[in-house]
Amino acid sequence: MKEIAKQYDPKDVEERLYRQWLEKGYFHTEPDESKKPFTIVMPPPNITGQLHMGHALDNMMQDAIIRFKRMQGYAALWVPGTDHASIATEVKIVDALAKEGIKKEDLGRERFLERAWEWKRQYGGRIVEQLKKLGSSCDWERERFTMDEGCSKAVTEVFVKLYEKGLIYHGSRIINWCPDCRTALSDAEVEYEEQASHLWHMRYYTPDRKQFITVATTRPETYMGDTAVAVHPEDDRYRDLIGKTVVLPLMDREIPIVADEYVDREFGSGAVKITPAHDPNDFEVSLRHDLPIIRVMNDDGSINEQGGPFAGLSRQEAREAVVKALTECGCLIKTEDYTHNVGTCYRCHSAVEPIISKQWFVKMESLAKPALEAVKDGRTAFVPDRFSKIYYNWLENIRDWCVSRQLWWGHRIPAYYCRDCGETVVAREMPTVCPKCGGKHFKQDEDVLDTWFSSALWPFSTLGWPEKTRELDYFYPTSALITGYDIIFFWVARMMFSGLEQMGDVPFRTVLIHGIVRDSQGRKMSKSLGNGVDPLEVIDKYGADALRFSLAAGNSPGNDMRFYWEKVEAYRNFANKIWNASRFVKMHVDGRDLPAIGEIVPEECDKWILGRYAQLVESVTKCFDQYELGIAAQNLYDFIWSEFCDWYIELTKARLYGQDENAKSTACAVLNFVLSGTLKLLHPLMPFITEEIWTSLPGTGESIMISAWPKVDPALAFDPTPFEAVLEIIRSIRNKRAELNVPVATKADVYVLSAQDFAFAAPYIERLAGGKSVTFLARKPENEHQYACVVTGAAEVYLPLGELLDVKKEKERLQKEIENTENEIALALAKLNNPGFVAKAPQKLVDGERAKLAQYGEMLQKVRARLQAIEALDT
RNA sequence: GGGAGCAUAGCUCAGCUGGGAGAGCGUCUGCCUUACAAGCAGGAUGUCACAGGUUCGAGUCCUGUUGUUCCCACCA
Repeated sequence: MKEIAKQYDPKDVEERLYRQWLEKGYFHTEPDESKKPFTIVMPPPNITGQLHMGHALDNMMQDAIIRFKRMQGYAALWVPGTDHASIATEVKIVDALAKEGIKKEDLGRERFLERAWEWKRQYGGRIVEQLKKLGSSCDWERERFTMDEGCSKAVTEVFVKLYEKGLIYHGSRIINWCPDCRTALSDAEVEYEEQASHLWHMRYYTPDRKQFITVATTRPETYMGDTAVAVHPEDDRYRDLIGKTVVLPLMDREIPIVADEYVDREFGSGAVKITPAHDPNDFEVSLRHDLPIIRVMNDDGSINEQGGPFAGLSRQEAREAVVKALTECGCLIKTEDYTHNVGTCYRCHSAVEPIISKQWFVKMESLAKPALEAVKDGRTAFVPDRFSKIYYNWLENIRDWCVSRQLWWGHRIPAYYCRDCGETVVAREMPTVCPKCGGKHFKQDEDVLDTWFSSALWPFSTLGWPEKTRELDYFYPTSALITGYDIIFFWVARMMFSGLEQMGDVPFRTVLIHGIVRDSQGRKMSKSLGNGVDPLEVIDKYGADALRFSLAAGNSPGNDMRFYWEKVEAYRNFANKIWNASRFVKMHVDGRDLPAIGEIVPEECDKWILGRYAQLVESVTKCFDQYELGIAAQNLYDFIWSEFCDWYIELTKARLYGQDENAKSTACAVLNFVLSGTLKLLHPLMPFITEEIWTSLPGTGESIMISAWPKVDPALAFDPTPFEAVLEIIRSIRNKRAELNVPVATKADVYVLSAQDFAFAAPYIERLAGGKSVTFLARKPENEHQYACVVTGAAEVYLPLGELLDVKKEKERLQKEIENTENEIALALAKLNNPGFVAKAPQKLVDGERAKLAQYGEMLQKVRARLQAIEALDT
C-alpha cells in the first residue's frame, strides 16, 4: 500500500485537481432540456483589480452553491467575466501615464484607448487566474468582458431603445462633477463625509446701501454666481425686502430678493443666497423664479471669467480670497464653526461640485416602478429579506440617472450630431444622412457611458442578448445573484429594471446578499490603511479549502465578518483531520472486498452513525437550499470531528483490530459509506480535499464534483438515540477516571449494573473507556468502599479502586449529586405540574419531561442507596 | 431627519421556524493510546445589554430604553 503523508498538503493537490476539472470540461454547461437550469452570473471584477477578501467571499459562496446544484443534477451554469470599470481603470491609466510624464490629452483618444486595451490584456487575466486558485468552477468557455463585441452591442441596443422610448434624454441639469476626474458622476457615485468647516455670514446691501440682508453660506467661493437671495414668504423680518434688489459685493451686479417656501427661517439668518449653477436646491429655486444661471467654475474647479476678480483661482484659493476680500469691504460679518457633509468622488475622494451641465440622463420613474413591484410581489427575493427595504428606499426616492461620463475608456454614447445643422441622431450606427437637413457629415458624442450602464445588462448580455440565443432562452432568468450589500444601488437595482425592461422578466429569482470581510479589529480592509489580507497569501499558507471554510463558517447571511489567521489555521487543522480520518479508513478499506451498504447487518454503533449521517444529509441539504452556508459548515464540522472521528472511528477499532473478518467488513462498509457521503456534503465548501480523498475511496467514481448529491435512504436512517446510552456510559467512566486522576490508558476493570442488556457494548467500553475487562452485574457489588461508582441514566458503573475510597470526599460528592438530581426533578415536576404545559406543549415534550422525571427518579434512588451504603461503612 | 444591523464565555462569533445556552481561539488538568500532538481525554468560565409585554414556556416574538456600527437624505 502506498504511504500517505501524515499531513495534508494542499499545494500538492489543488493545482493538479483544478487542471483536471478544466480538462474534463466539468465547468462547462450547455442548455439541456432533460435538466432544470440553475444559473449564476458572476459580479464581474474590475480589470484593474487584484483578488481581495471580498472577491474570495463572494466567489466562495457562488462556487459552493453552483457545486451543490450541479451535484443535485441541475444544468448548473456559472458565467464569469470582467468589467472594464470605466472611471476606475481610466484613473489608473492616467496615473500610470503621469509617471511617464504624459497627459492623456497629449496622447489623444485613440492612442489612449490603445493603452487601455493593452492594460486590459495585461491585467484583465490576472484576476481570472486568481479566481481559479480559489477553486471557482465557472464556465470559462463563456467568460465575458463588458466591452467585448456582444456586450457592447447590447449597450448600444439598450441606449437606442430607451432613447426611442423617450426614457433617455439629453439636457442641462445639476449634476455631480468631479473636478479631478473631470467627469460627471451619478448620485450613487458620490460618497458623503463629514467635514469641519465654517458658516460665513455675509451682508448684501441694497443699491442705496441703506438696507442690507445677511446670508449664511458654506460656499462663499460661489457667491459670484448668485442670482438672487431667497427668504421665506412669511418671514416678517424680510417682508419689506421682498422684490427689492441687493448688489453683490465686488461684482457690481444687482440680484433680486425673492420669496420661496424652500427657505428654513430657523437656519442661519433665514436668508439664502441662490447660486443656481452650483447647488441643486438653488437650481430648483431659480426655475421657480425664472432666475438667470451663472456658472462661475471651470471643469477643473477653478473660477472662470464669470468670477470677476477671482477668475483663475482654484476653488480653494477662491474661498480664501473671497473671505478675505469680503472681510475687507465689511461684507463678511461673522464666521461660525460648522460641520457638514461634503460629497466626494467614490473613486478619487476629492470634493465633488454640483454643477450645471449638459448630460445624458435615464428617466427613472417608469423604470423604477416595475423593479419595485417585482420584489414586492416576490418574483425576486432578497436573502436576507431586510435588504429589500434598502432596495425599496432607494428606488422609491430615485432621481434620473446621469449616464454620460467625460471619459474615454468605456462605451461611447451612440449619439451623433449633424455637422451642418447640429441635429442629434441616436442610432445603432453612425447615420449617413441627416433627417433634418440632409447633411452627410456627423460627429459622434465624445462621452462614454457610466460603467454601471453595461453591468446593468450583465445577466442577459452575457447570455447573448440582443441575439436570440439558446442560452438566453434556457438560462434566463438566472437563479441567484450573489453580491455584497455595498452595490445594491449601483448594480442590483439597475440590473432589475434593465432586465424587466429589456427581457420582460426579472434578471434573477434570488439576490443573496453578503457582508464585507473586515480586519481583525473590525476595520474595513483598505489600501490606505494597509490592513488588507491577500487571499492568495492565505491560500499559499493554508490552502484554498481552509480559506473557503473560514469564510463560510461562523457567519450568518448578510453580516460582516472579521478575518483571523487563527480561524484559517483552525480550519486548516480541520482539513488535516479529515485527511487523517480518511487515511485511517483507507488503511482498512483498501484491498478489502466491501459488502454493499444495503447488505450488511449493522451493529448498534453502525446504526447510530448511519442515523446521524442521515440527519446530516437532511440538514446540510436544507442549509444549502436556504443559502445558510454558516450552519452547513458548522454541522459538517461537528459531525466529522466529534461524531465520525472522535466516536465512530474509535468505536470501529474494536472490530477492525479484532479477528472477525465479517465484522471487519461490516465496519469498513459503514466507514466507507459514511465518509464518502460526508465528503460529498462537504465538497461545495472544500472542493479540493474532498475530491482528492473521494476519488481514492473504493466504489466512488471519476469525480466528486459530478457525483450525485446524497439522499436519505429510509432503510439506513436508523434512530441514533438508543446507542447514545452507551456513549453516556463511556463518557461517565472517562469523567470519573479523570476525576480520580487515572488516565484512560491505564486499563482497569469495569463493572456495569443495568436493567438493560449492554453486553454488546463491552468491547466499546473496553476500548474507549480504558476497561481491562467489562463485567455485567446482576446486583450491587459487596464492599462498596472498594469501588468508585457513577450513575448514568441507564446504568450504574463501578470502578474498583486500588486503595480504599476516601469516604468523606465520596459522601460530599454524592450529596452534591443528590442535590443536582433533585433540582432536575424539581424542574421537571414544575413543568408537569403546570396544567398549561401539559395541555398546550407538544406531546413529545410532555412525554420527554415524564421520561426525564422517571429517569432522574431512578438515578436519585441509586445515588441515595450508594450514599447509605457508604455511610453504613463509615460507622 | 429616515432606515437597518449588532449587544451571548477572556477574545471572535454561531444559535434557522419559541421547548433546559454552543463553537473556534485562549485558559487549566492528564495523556507521544499503532488515522491525526495541525492530536486525544477531561475541566473552568455566561443575570444571553436594560425594562416591560405576549406565552404553559423567551437568547429567540412584540414595545420601549441605553450603547454601538452602518446606510440613505443633504437646511444654505
